[in-house]
Amino acid sequence: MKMSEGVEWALHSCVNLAWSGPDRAVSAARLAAWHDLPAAYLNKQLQALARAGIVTSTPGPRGGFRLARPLDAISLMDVVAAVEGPEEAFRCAEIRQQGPGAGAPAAHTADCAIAHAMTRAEMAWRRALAAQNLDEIRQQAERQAPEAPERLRAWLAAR
Amino acid sequence: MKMSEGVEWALHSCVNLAWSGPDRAVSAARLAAWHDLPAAYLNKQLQALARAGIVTSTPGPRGGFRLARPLDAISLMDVVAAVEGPEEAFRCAEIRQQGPGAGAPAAHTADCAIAHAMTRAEMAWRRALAAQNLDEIRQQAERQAPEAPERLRAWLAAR
DNA sequence: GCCCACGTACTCGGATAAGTGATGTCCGAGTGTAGTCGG
DNA sequence: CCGACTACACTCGGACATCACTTATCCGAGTACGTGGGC
Repeated sequence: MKMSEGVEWALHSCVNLAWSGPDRAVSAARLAAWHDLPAAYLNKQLQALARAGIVTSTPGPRGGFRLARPLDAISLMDVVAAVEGPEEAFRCAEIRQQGPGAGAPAAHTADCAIAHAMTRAEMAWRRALAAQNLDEIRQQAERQAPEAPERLRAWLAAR
Repeated sequence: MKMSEGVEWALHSCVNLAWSGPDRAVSAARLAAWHDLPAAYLNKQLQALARAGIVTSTPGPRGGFRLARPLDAISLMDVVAAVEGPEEAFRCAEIRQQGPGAGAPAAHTADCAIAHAMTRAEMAWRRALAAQNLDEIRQQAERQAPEAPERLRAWLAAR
């Protein structure tokens, strides 16, 4: 079980967009170059964020992406769901209904105990993701590297 | 992000092994046939459980697998870790250290804020998995289908 | 009748192929800008 | 000099390859049982 790298890219990009400021849109190519990522593929992830309403996109020159709402209104869960899709990691295939082990049909109206337990754990994960918003991430990143926002703005302005 | 189907198979197999009783070993082929699964591939998952010390394997005729310890001493986390591997789903690639965005090396001694947040959520998931043991699963399954254990034992005895 | 050696059938275990989704790349539609031409 | 038109460059957006990992399969090493022969 491996989470897509696009999640990490998308999260960093959101913070970078916040540092860039709401006035100017930043193109996928700029965001990708900042961390030396494949631009076209990062664009794919940003499109997913746009579909989820996390960022807005504007075409044409001076276009690009910008945040659709403040960082503190974007949770980790929002970004993960946008990039990874809304499906659960564990998908019950109902194998208990297959083969000689398939019991009476009445027993299958109730949820599979295993699926229920796995879903419960996954909900804990989702709640933990939803409880953290990107502004907290930004604040911690700025404590570690206070000069980062200004460096990004200067780099963007220089091109 | 998708969890391997082997997890579901392994969990069902553990409960089935418990129902079969500790006296007799059950071969991978029998366990697979019970739910109409590919035998050789289920065998692979059972080998992973054996490496993790969850089940023991005995070769030769009348051989097979049996539980290495009681169900209430096996957590969901044990099985998931055995089948999926111990790695986290989110793996920080440290993209902040790449490209023009790479800050001063000193900033990299601290954990990436994003990785830290993602790990925190994943720990909640792992704790929720570790808090549930397979005996609880078995009890719930027996409430839904009380005849299931006896049906399995009869089916195993008939061959 | 009892014991031992042998062959057989069955098991796990790991090495070896397909299928599917993530990863990466490319080109087209659309848009804002700047330059240019005409009034 | 001012305004409108035109061409261009830059952007997103989705369609098209490539790769890794999951899924699936196969065969070999090892073991217990049953059988046959010898004592």
